[in-house]
Amino acid sequence: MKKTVTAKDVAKLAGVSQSSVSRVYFTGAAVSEKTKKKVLAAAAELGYHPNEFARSLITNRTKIIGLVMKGVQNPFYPQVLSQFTAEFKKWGYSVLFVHTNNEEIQNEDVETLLNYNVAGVIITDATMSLKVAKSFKNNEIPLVFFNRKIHTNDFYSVSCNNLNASRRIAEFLLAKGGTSMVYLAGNEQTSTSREREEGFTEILSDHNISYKKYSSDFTYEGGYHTALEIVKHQLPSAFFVANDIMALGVLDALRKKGIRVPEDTKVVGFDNIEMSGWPAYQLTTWEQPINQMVEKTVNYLLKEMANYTGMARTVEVEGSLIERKTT
Amino acid sequence: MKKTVTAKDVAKLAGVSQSSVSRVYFTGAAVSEKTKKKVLAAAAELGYHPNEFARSLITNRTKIIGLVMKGVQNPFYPQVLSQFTAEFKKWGYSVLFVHTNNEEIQNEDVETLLNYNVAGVIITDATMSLKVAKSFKNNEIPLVFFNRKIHTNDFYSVSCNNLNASRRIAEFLLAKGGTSMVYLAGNEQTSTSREREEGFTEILSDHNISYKKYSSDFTYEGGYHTALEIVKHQLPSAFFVANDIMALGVLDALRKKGIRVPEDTKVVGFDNIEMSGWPAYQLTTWEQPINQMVEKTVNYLLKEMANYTGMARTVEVEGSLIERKTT
DNA sequence: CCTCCTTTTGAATACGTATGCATAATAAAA
DNA sequence: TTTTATTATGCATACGTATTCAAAAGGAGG
Repeated sequence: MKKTVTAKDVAKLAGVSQSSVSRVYFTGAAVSEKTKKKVLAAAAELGYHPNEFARSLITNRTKIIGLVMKGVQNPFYPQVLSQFTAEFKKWGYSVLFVHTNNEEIQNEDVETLLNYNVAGVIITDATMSLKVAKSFKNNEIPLVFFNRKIHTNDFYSVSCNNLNASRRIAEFLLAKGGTSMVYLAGNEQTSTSREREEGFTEILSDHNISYKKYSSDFTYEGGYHTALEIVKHQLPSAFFVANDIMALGVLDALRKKGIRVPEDTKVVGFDNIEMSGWPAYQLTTWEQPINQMVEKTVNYLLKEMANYTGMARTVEVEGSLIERKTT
Repeated sequence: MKKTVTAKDVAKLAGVSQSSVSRVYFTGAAVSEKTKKKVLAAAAELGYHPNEFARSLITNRTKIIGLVMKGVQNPFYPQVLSQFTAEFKKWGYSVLFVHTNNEEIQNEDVETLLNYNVAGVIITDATMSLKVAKSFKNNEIPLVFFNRKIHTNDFYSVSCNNLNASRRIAEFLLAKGGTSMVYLAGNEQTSTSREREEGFTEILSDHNISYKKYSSDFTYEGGYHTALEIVKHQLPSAFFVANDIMALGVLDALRKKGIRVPEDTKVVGFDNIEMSGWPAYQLTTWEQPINQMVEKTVNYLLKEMANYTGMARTVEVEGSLIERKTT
């Protein structure tokens, strides 16, 4: 019943060999204009499509990028997803989307990526055990940690310069005055959250500013409820919140409590997601230059996919402070 | 340099035939416990993973679902994406993510889906020419339009009962009183927007309520700016906005103009995205039961992938009104 | 027309796996 | 033990394509 049209069928109809059909679809192969025309006509008539699986089998390489993502609720990541997809499309690569609920990618998903022999892997919003990461290295599959780092230096990672950014945020808040500050962490296991804390506290302790840390989970709900808890005890002169979506929760909590921003306290987020610019929030935040981050990631992967070296590096892009109405 | 470990390698190390190795990884095949153990041990030692491409080549079926999506900015869709991914994972299927910028899926992307011989396709937030849709039918690839319909009845589509929902919204707003209403359309080309308009106006005209339609594009920005335009001329007693993300824009525009909601006018959205429940908005809206919609889609696809019939149907789920503070 | 060089083509093979078939091993029955 | 039924295994082949190699076709120059 299933009538899969193969190159052989096209060859027969076009009166050429299967090899010639193959050459028509393989960019860079030598075919005369005449046979090309014949083949394409026959292919169109039969509705032929070269089978990517057979191709990959013989070339031993695929055109699939595995993209691992967790926090689809944070608008930052869908944006990352669509940019990667668009960028890779230009190079003929498709994206296999892997969604993980846990912070660490599951074995099941790792199996999938290896079974599909993906050409490259991007881990955005999750982590990966060292053992698993090495299994990709063994298979010479290039791997990038996007917006996360891993404990060793053996892997390529691309992220914002969180340390520098959080230092500048601290300095910015100091200049606005105030004596007590709060850092609202995301998931404390993540490098992202820890680095942002580190830069922030470094500057504060230089200036003897009282500072307290609270922990949450990078979600709106988390930001909202933690902020309610915080203001029960004290109202700091400013909040630095580990990402925007939490910061929006903080703003809503403050509003609910009748606390005015920026008069009574100030709030700074991180990411510059679209919503932080909405009139209802007008959040001061740090812009992560997604374009640059995506570009660096794609360039590295393309290079490694063409010629695997396993080169490791920690790439950081700078970004900039977006000053709005919450400071 | 690339050392791809094959079933043959494992067979040699384990002292069995390649067939036996294959049978270990093929669920349902008969292998003795003894050889299974030997094979798994050898596989672990060598780091073997069955090549999904070779598998697909011989079985003539893949475990890949093509998911086509456009509006990644609307939080409704990332949620849909992650639910589909999670659900299909349970059945061993992976998701190939296809992002399109245009309302209609591009030929390039169609080629990709056909080249990968995907087991099934879901079109969420985009459309597809009849010709292209038929080419999937020719290849016996089941296809679902999710939250969109197509002009003919030859395809399976799953969506919310927009007609009924918008009728009930109209009735709800009528009951709240008011004499003039506005429908703020999304992209007017979409069945979604048109149906929501149809049900809404049907009830209004039954009650001789003055009504005006404005058009936008399903985005926050669109909702914001269109609302500013609207209130320049008149302030309707209520807005029915074709989706939540636009409705949030409308609310922010009204707030900017100092128009109180629900006192001066009322606003109803559609989707019940997470943000519509946030304190800053508290938007009354229609909940689309994503769970049900995903479930119906997955069930249909699984059935068709096991045994293709090409059955067409238009499935609609009901959903319910979520009453919050904007009405 | 012939020679020499370049380009195009076809035949054959390989990629890594699943599967029909025949055979070997095991278990059950007698 | 022998016979029969059942299960497990290996051999060989096929899936649809890219690619090597040799042969054919085409072009340039005389």
